[in-house]
Amino acid sequence: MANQNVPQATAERLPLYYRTLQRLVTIGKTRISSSEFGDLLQIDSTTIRKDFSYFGALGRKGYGYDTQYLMDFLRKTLYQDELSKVVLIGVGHLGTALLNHNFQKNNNTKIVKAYDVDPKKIGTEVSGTKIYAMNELATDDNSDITAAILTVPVAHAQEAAEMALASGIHGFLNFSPTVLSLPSHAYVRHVDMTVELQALIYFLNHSMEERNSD
Amino acid sequence: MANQNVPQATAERLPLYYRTLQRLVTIGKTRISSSEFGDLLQIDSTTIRKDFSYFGALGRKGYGYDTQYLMDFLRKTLYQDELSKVVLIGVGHLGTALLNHNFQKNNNTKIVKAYDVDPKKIGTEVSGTKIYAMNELATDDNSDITAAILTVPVAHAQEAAEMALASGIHGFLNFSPTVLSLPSHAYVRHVDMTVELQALIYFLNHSMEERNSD
DNA sequence: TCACTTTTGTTAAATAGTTCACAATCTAAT
DNA sequence: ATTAGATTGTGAACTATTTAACAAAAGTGA
Ligand SMILES: NC(=O)c1ccc[n+]([C@@H]2O[C@H](COP(=O)([O-])OP(=O)(O)OC[C@H]3O[C@@H](n4cnc5c(N)ncnc54)[C@H](O)[C@@H]3O)[C@@H](O)[C@H]2O)c1
Ligand SMILES: NC(=O)c1ccc[n+]([C@@H]2O[C@H](COP(=O)([O-])OP(=O)(O)OC[C@H]3O[C@@H](n4cnc5c(N)ncnc54)[C@H](O)[C@@H]3O)[C@@H](O)[C@H]2O)c1
Repeated sequence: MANQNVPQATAERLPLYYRTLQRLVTIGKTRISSSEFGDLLQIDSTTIRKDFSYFGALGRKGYGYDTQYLMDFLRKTLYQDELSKVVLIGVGHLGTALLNHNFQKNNNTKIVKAYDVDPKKIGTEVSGTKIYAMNELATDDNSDITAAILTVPVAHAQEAAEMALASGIHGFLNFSPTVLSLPSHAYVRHVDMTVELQALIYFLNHSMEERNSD
Repeated sequence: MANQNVPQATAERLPLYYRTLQRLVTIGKTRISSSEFGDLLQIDSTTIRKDFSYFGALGRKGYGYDTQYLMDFLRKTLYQDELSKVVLIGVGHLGTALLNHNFQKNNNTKIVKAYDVDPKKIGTEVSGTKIYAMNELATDDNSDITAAILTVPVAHAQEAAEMALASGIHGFLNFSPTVLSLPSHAYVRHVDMTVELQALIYFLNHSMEERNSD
């Protein structure tokens, strides 16, 4: 259906477009130009027009984009029409925060169950999500699960990912500070907060030095 | 000191290199070649050599890189010699997880205080970090603080960032799902988990479709 | 209806990032 | 010492992404 030649950089901006359009529709804004949208998102308006152009002509010349139409289009493109089921592995500090955070609000995604090794946690619920024993993962059939959120200690991330993969899960959102080594049919996105913090510190110190020396 | 022409993409890989070298040094590995390092990080070895080359000749031909030397070099380059003080704003689910997570472990960064508006939280401590009232932020002098971690509800992220900026903080790690609009002397990095999750779902569904149609 | 303003969609140019290919040079082993 | 092998550092080629420029089309208001 959708064009297969959508650049990676474009695809990664679609969720941001979608979320912003949801907000615009909610506040009753029915149309927006690429330049106003760009100002809002701090993205060049040409980039926005180019991004949309990969999917055909979504706007109208002299008018701009219909927010509702564009939002509906992106909802389908991002598969937000169907509910995506995900599991969470490792119900510690971060995992608990994610379970409490309801991704379902304006995001058709549900954490349907969680896994942990801690006997004190197994069998309990966090915010309505049941916690199962990690060794059940080995025998569970999770082929209806889109992705696993990995919030286990770094030393166990690789083994946890392998178990999830064996149970039929191919997508991973990895919060552990390690590179996962998985076969090519798995797809991993890595949210690495330590890297983000260090990169922030690097750029801050560098821009300061530049300002001082100029 | 360091080359000002380091590409953004290179700079963003440095923390990953640094962390991996810490691990290698810990396990007693004294040398590594760019190709072995690349296999470990799933990065092309040429990219790694190019990255290092922006800082001069850090390796030895026919030998590779000395892990200790390279780690020390990156520690200085990433300003990890000095302790970076940060504050956290919004001690909710995610903020509490971040406070409990000790970034100091192998990361010379400390969350020195937190701010919140909830009277029940103000005055208490989480994992040794004191929580102050948000209105104190207005009068505090935070010019010795490198960055603020923003974990407030999305509706308050912009105002919280502006208050932090007024108190002397120029760096932001924003976890709220909104684009912050700040003057150009501020620097923001955005960790957007909703976007990550939707992007993951998009890429998973797309690679499946491609496999089915080929 | 007409004039003129707005704004898209797109081609082309510019910039950024990655990978190739290989000479230079160091290591290691005998 | 010599040599075979390893591995860096780097121009050049390639690929990806962003930005500029503008014709074409549609909107707006007299
Ligand atoms: N907490 C944060 O704010 C934060 C920030 C950045 C990165 N991280 C990373 O996220 C991961 C989780 O951090 P955390 O602070 O929540 O840790 P945590 O120790 O609080 O929680 C880890 C949880 O995983 C469970 N666990 C341990 N081994 C397991 C296994 N083999 N299989 C399944 N579950 C297992 C534990 O029982 C525990 O509930 C870590 O890799 C950490 O580096 C966390
Ligand atoms: N929890 C998660 O796992 C998660 C995941 C993705 C994104 N986020 C984002 O992170 C942010 C925080 O999420 P959360 O789940 O921790 O929310 P939360 O509601 O648990 O916590 C928010 C905290 O901020 C405080 N607060 C409210 N207004 C404030 C203000 N003006 N100034 C200072 N503090 C204020 C509240 O008292 C509360 O302690 C949200 O923007 C959320 O969208 C959270």
